[in-house]
Amino acid sequence: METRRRSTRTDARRNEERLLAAAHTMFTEHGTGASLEEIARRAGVGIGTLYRAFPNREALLEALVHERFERLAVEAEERLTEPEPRAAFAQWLSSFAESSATYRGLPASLVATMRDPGSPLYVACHRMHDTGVALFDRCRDAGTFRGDVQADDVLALAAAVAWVSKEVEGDPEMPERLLALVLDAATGATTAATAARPTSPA
Amino acid sequence: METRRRSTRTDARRNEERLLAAAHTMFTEHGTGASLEEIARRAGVGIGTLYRAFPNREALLEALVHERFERLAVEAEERLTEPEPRAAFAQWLSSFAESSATYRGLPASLVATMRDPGSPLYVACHRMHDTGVALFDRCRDAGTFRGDVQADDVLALAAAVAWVSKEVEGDPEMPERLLALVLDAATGATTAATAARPTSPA
DNA sequence: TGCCGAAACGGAGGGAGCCTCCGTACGCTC
DNA sequence: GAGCGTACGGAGGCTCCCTCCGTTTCGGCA
Repeated sequence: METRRRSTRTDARRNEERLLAAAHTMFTEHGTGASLEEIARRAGVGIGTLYRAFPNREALLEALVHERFERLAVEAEERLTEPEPRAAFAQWLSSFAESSATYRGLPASLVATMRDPGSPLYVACHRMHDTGVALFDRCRDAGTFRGDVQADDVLALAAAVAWVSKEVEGDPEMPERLLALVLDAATGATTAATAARPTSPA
Repeated sequence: METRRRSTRTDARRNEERLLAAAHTMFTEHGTGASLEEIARRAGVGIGTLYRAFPNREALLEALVHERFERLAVEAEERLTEPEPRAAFAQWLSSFAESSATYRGLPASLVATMRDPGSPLYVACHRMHDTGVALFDRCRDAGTFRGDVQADDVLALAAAVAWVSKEVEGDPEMPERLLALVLDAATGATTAATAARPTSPA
């Protein structure tokens, strides 16, 4: 195992870290459309430096979320062996929605990524997608889900939930509630939540 | 009834129409973020003219969709007397989602509008929202819907469906399918569609 | 330690978009 | 057909995107 080609200069590495930190802050505050010049400014770095490290906005975003989506794929694979298919899928879907809502604007990027093989996140996203679908199919095979619901539709709804939650803001429980609704729709039966408020008390 | 103050010059009116037409085309092609300068160019009008007629992008958008959302409120009110509460709500929700998806980017504007009393669409949106909720409550009172589902959650999901459909594009039936799923979730029971593909044939 | 080449830096600058301001043109009314 | 006032249009100031290239700095080697 040679450690040759370790040519990355220390200042370069330091700047990259600063850029990532600044980008995370800015994306969190202003969404994925935040000003890249402002990010460079906050990182105490010239704009040219930002563009050498990350050739475009997408690359920067990718550097920030790549690992997270890799983990999501791994999580899905692990959950494939859990005893309760529905719970396994439900929990994974919740992770998926949460990750998708990391930044305002991220759900849209993810949708675009799925259709663009040139995107740096393309592979990770598809791996995650495929394992998510496997998790879903397991539920359907077990008879937990309706037979007429498509996995992609449920994933699309989860992404949509991530979007609307981020867009509305100010209701931290909204994602859970909406996701529960989506899952109930896929199941074709109401779950625990239903008992809470009966249709009419009298 | 005096027709005084009809001072609007004919060239002004003509330009306004051209601007609206150009804006509709551009918003349709590029979403609500389309270049206003390009819109002025296509309308054969100076940028200053655009800004006098519509002080900002939101005003332009509002001029294009206002009537549509007014009609949505009226539609909801009319449907309040229909015999089948669920069908009435379902059909209205479908109209709502369709209108929300007029342009890419519109769902986000609508969500923002609901929170901004200064927005020109604020009143129309809230009227539409309130009548939509009334339509929903009628279903719940009739026992057609689960008691624990909030009207706002269902409306949020419909907006989310409009968003994801517009974002994904290339699947014209997606909105219907997702909306049907959302409605099933609210109902707490599967509908007609369920029979199509049984869980497992053997 | 000091030298030197490669690697990295940073910002000027061109292009596009947003929006304002104001000198000019033109439609309307009399 | 003259004059008033409405409406026009685009220059210009600002921000942002992204590229290009002269300058600086790191770090391996003597």
